[in-house]
Amino acid sequence: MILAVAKATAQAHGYNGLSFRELAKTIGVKSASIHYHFPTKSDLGVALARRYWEDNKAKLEDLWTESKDPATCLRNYTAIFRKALETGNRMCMCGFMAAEYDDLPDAVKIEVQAVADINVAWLTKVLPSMNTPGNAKTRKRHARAIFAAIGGAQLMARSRADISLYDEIIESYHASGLIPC
Amino acid sequence: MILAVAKATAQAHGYNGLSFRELAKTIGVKSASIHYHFPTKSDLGVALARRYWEDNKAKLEDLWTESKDPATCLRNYTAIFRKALETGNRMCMCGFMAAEYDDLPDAVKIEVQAVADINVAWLTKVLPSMNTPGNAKTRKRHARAIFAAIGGAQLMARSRADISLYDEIIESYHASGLIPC
DNA sequence: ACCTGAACACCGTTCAAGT
DNA sequence: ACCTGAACACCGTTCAAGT
Repeated sequence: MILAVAKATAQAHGYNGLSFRELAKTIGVKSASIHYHFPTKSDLGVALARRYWEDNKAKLEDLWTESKDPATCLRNYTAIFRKALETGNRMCMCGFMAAEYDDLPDAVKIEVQAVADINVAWLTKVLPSMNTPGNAKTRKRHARAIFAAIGGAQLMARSRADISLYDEIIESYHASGLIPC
Repeated sequence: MILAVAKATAQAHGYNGLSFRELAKTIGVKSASIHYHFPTKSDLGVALARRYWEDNKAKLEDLWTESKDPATCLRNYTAIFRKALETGNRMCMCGFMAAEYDDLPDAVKIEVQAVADINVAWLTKVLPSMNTPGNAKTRKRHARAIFAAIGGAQLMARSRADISLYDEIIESYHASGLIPC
């Protein structure tokens, strides 16, 4: 229950926006009780980020089993980031991770980096079945570029609270060839 | 002096990472004195963001007068974002803006959005001299896509504190055609 | 096993009081 | 005109004390 409430807050307000007192109030308990389950904020952050990438990983595996057509996969993929914006203008954890980089405990950093790793690995798996030339290394580079660009699109759309901006930028990525059709 | 110290802190820790007490300590004064010059944190944030986009605008105008060759302009442009990473792993203000969106006072949001507007306008100006097809509207879309993608690259590189990651992603943008050569 | 109240050093903010 | 000390309600954290 703590993790469920904390996840929603973190995706909307970031790590610094997470407050033990606020969390406790929402659940109907005292802040000291939260500390019983998660001794420090770092512990909470680690558990949170881990659950986040576990969910994310499962979701990506679903997409892959659902359809192995690369074009469909990529469309469904960008839709995941869109969904976060739809649901209360939320963001991928990697975005906060970067913004609050200096404030994050090392243990939290590691877990949030796992999110990026999983996404890049999945994209690398999806890409080769397309007309992507080159070896495994250039494919991974391409996958990283796509992930970074989609993150940037989500970031920009969120900062304007304008989801149509996200759609437009993604279409530009397709048109320019960054995201193959 | 307050703005100079605050700018460095904000680019590294974000808006939430800005502390009146910490700021005062660095300058050698009490936190209440900072409030004399900037009554609220919102006032400080507005002044900070305004100075940021003013500097940014001047820098972009320099690039344009220096060389009107689009390829040179774009290379120099991506170098600006690289420079921030080099200098203490800092980030463009737009990144924090998005991450801390819900926490920002409206007045601050407006000033930080001006940063994005200036960058997109500049890119739109630089692009048409290339082999970019289409009308003004598609050029602006392309400019937005480039800005969002570069922001994403900066974000990802910062979250790993790995500047070579930034270089690789930018090269991928060039290779895929998102950033025309 | 789980929760609580009270304390601590932090935060932005306010304000009367100093020079 | 500029600075300060003290107060307020917030924050994460700790701990002795409760059931």
